[in-house]
Amino acid sequence: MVRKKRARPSSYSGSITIDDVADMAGVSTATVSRALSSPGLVARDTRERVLEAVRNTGYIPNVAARSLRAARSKLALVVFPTCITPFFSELLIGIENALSAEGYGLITGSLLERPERETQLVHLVAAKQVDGVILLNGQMIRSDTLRVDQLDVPIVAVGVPGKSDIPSVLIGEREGAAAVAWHLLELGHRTFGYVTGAPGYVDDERWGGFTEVLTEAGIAVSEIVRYPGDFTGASGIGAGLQFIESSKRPTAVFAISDMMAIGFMKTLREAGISVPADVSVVGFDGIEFTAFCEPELTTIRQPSEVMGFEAARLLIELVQEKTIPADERSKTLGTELVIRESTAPPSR
Amino acid sequence: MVRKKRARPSSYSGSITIDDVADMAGVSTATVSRALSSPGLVARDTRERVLEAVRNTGYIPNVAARSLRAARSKLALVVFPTCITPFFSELLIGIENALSAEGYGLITGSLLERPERETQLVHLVAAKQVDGVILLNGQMIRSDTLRVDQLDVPIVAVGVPGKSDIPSVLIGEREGAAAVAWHLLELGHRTFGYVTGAPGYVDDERWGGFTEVLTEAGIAVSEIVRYPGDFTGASGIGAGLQFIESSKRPTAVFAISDMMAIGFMKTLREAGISVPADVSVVGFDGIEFTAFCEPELTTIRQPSEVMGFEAARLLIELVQEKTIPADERSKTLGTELVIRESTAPPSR
DNA sequence: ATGAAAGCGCTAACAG
DNA sequence: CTGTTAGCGCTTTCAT
Repeated sequence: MVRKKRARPSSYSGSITIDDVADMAGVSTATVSRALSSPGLVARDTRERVLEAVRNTGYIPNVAARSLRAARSKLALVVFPTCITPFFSELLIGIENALSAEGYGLITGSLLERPERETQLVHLVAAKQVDGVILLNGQMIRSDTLRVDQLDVPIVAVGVPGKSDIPSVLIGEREGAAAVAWHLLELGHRTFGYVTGAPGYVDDERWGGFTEVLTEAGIAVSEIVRYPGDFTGASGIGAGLQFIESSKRPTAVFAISDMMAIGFMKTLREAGISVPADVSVVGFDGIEFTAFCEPELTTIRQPSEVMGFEAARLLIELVQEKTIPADERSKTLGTELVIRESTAPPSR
Repeated sequence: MVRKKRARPSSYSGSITIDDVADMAGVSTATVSRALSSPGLVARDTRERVLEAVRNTGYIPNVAARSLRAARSKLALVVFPTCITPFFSELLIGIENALSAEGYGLITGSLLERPERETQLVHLVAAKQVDGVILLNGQMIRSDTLRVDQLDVPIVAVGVPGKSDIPSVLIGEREGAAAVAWHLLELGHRTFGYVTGAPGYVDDERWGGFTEVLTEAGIAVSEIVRYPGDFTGASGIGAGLQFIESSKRPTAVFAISDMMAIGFMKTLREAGISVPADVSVVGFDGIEFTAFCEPELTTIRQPSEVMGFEAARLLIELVQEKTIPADERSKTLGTELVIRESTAPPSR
């Protein structure tokens, strides 16, 4: 089959290749390629002729060919946890902002409680379909034979503290949780509850920061009532139920996610227990809805969009120059205690 | 440079190609390719030998090469609206479920209020980087020279009713809004408010279904108080402010998104106006928060995850066999009126 | 049922 | 500064 020599600007349909542009501009394909990728290497007027031809033909480089040849796809994979809360949507916005500014695309993947998804996602990486990975979930993804952190692709984790040496964007988890403890202590609380997250590093850190301050204030850790949770609103409701059924009721409860705090408050409200009059509640994350619920939730705000943005920036640096000084391979951002209506001095 | 002839299973690092597998299995690359893509064309034992070699080498096909050759990427683009509400996260889950089940990956893109993003996204399509597009935003994306709906790539729109002939997954917008009207009428309401969405088809349809029923019930459309909104919680607060400041206060208000309804209720609550005692409020979408706010919101639930799933299924069919009977190119799903605490008979 | 060979569209040496 | 050339890794006729 003979390829047409002149492109038809009227249609975008794929058949316009670099050859067409080269023909029209009267240069070689190499020059076209250079004019597009490394403008500095091409003479001014040649470049303009090429650009003109690009415009006339409606040429758009074929990404597959470029990826194959250049061995990079300009695509990043973002792995979500099973449960996608609004917090992650906000992260995503920051990520996309940074990525798209540098011409990178964004493949998303979540595990969706289907184990084979893990393998699929790792294969995406192994197949060189993506240049880098942003991990939003604590549970490291792995599959039978492949582990994502063993692939030679840059990885950035977000909000997963711990001893891992993966470049990360973190927040001051301990400091945030400590601020909650101080705030509650200042209000005069002496008995505390804590709604846990699904087991993992975040929970450890927040628990650590929370208890450390309380311990210093003379509160016995064993006296803190722990309600099991998994970050979801539903688990917050469960925690609320436990609170109600138990005779041991702390006057202040710290739920380490906003959704849990909101579910918790809802259960208490229905049981006729007033927040903050009877019990103070604090969340963690700072999602939009905390300003809309009743009462408005006191919480620790994470700079979610910034976190996403920084993570993507870090990844791009990693992709481009594989050598980042060890001390710059992680960033820790601060959090902010947002005091609203759900906390008050204890009534007794 | 000489390519290594034997692959090293101990590393995933890219260099294992189809040649390595062919060598190890003692067959040609063509056979390996067939054994993997069209198993039927290869003799049983040959195939097994190939599979064995694949396992031993840890071979993973290079997607770029495959895309280039096969002229398809097994990637779909999902375009989000500027404002990502939890409703869209739910859609995304359904989409990813359907896509990943068929081995398709998922590129996401949103406009992010930056006009040049439009061009970027359209280029993604034009560059053949994706096999299909799912449009979650009403505002058709277009750029100076390219329009996404003119590219020869299958497109599916979700929740964008109207005369467009783009294959779509829709919900019964009119019926849903009509159900709201019936519900309110049945409760005895005779004065109504309506919080609009950003201008577009959804608003037209919902307004149409809502007013049609009210008109039949003898309510003059001109008597319905319209509060401008844009789907966000913030705009719901604005609507609430307008409600409060006006002397003309309907006893029932229909906000066409849950976030607006929630913001609206919050404003009233702060002004000491009780929902539903003083005014009934109904939302639309059925996001998770509606069950957590105070009072729990009466709303129209859209089957978001199913919508996403169906949209992706439709897209896959479109991608695979480009001929779908016209009457199967769109699906309309039903909605459900969820009656909760925010609606009650008017007090007067 | 299998192999040989020809590219898909692009980039990067290497010359000139 | 620009052109020639040689593939990137895979699929797919066309033979056998």
